[in-house]
Amino acid sequence: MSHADTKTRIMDTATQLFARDGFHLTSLRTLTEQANVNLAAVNYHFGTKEELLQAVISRHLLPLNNIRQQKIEAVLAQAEADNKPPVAKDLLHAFIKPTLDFRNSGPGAKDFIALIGRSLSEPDETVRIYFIQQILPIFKLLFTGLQKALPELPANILMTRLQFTLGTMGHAMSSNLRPDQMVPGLPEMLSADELAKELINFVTSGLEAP
Amino acid sequence: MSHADTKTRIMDTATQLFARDGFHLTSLRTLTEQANVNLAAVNYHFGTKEELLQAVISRHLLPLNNIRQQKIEAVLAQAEADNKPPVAKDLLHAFIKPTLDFRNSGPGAKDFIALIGRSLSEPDETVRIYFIQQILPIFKLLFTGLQKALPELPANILMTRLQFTLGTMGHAMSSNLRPDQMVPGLPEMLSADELAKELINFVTSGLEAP
DNA sequence: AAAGGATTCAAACGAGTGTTTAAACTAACT
DNA sequence: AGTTAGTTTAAACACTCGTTTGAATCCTTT
Repeated sequence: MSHADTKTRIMDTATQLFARDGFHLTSLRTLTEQANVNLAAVNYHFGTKEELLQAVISRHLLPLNNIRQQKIEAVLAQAEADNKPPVAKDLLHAFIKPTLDFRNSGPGAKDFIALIGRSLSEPDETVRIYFIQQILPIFKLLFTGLQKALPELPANILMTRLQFTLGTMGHAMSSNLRPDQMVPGLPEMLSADELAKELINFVTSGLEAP
Repeated sequence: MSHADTKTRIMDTATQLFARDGFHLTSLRTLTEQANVNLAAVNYHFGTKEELLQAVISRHLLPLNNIRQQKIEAVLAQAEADNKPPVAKDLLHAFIKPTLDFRNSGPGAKDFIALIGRSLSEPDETVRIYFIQQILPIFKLLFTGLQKALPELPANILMTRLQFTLGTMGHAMSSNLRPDQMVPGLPEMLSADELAKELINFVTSGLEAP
């Protein structure tokens, strides 16, 4: 087991356990045991447990945010070229779809997206602030874009609805590994593909509400 | 300080700290110190920390759910009397409004609603399952009511959108004590009163999306 | 005023936490 | 083959956690 293998195995296991049990409820002893590495390996390779979390988040969130930024800017550039305001649904699609696409790129990706979804509502500042700090530029870009798409909507109402949107996204992305929400007598939820379409529909309608 | 005073002071402080920091990140030493009671008082009056959590949730959630149930059943009964299907927005209003009304009934109530909002996305089963167990009957009632209101919507799509609705509510109710979401250059969110109207608007439009 | 049950208190218990240490091991390069 | 840098390992450290204990205190009832 080489250097990279150990680091990768730690990060993969950390993604899975942080998503399922949360950051603080995951002990380094449980984590390193499941990853088949020595207890001290986390501190050796990452410094502290918190730095491991930051590494886990950054590994996939940075490229994901780059894709989101490109897609949003593409929508805005196209609207500018057409001399028309951008369409809200296109902007939301550019913001949401890359996340759901990444989620379908593998089982580890699913864990990561669940972790990201949970980060928004994380009580501990350690997790939440680090996540918000990374997504803030994209959020601002999306906000100003939506202001052009919905110029008649007051800024603070748009802001509120955008917060609702984030809450909906976070809940949808993190609620996949919850067996306790499948209740007898109630229908199951949709598949991952249908979920993407429904999520975008839902928040678009919400944002454009009268 | 009598028996009831100690129990109440523990529950009030627990509500505040569980909402702000989460269940597991709140230590009994911090809690009892802030409540000005002895460390052993929690175990004496409630048995365990987990039973304290259940007492804190039940104290306000049971009456709140009773109100919700009455309001939803009133909407359904009125629709039946008029020989018309119920209106989705009325059902959502009956489900959401009591929560936001209770939130405005005092500072402790605000903490409690934040705790409830966070319960949905709690990683730990201890918190989440106990909360879901209490809200499930109301959820089922709301679901069957909405099926009558939106008969053309497939059951699993309605279920998905209802999950989105819960995610939006939980996020909106728990994001009030987050200073880190106020960002320079972005407008602040709405006041509590306006928030209620916007939340109902948002999820109604989302549920009725084409 | 005395008795007795309820409550509060300081102290300790055992288990679990993240982190550090120093020795053992591995692999590559001179 | 020997040296060196990088990595793994077992053990220990210092600390916090929820809970328990038994004595001290309070309050009500007789």
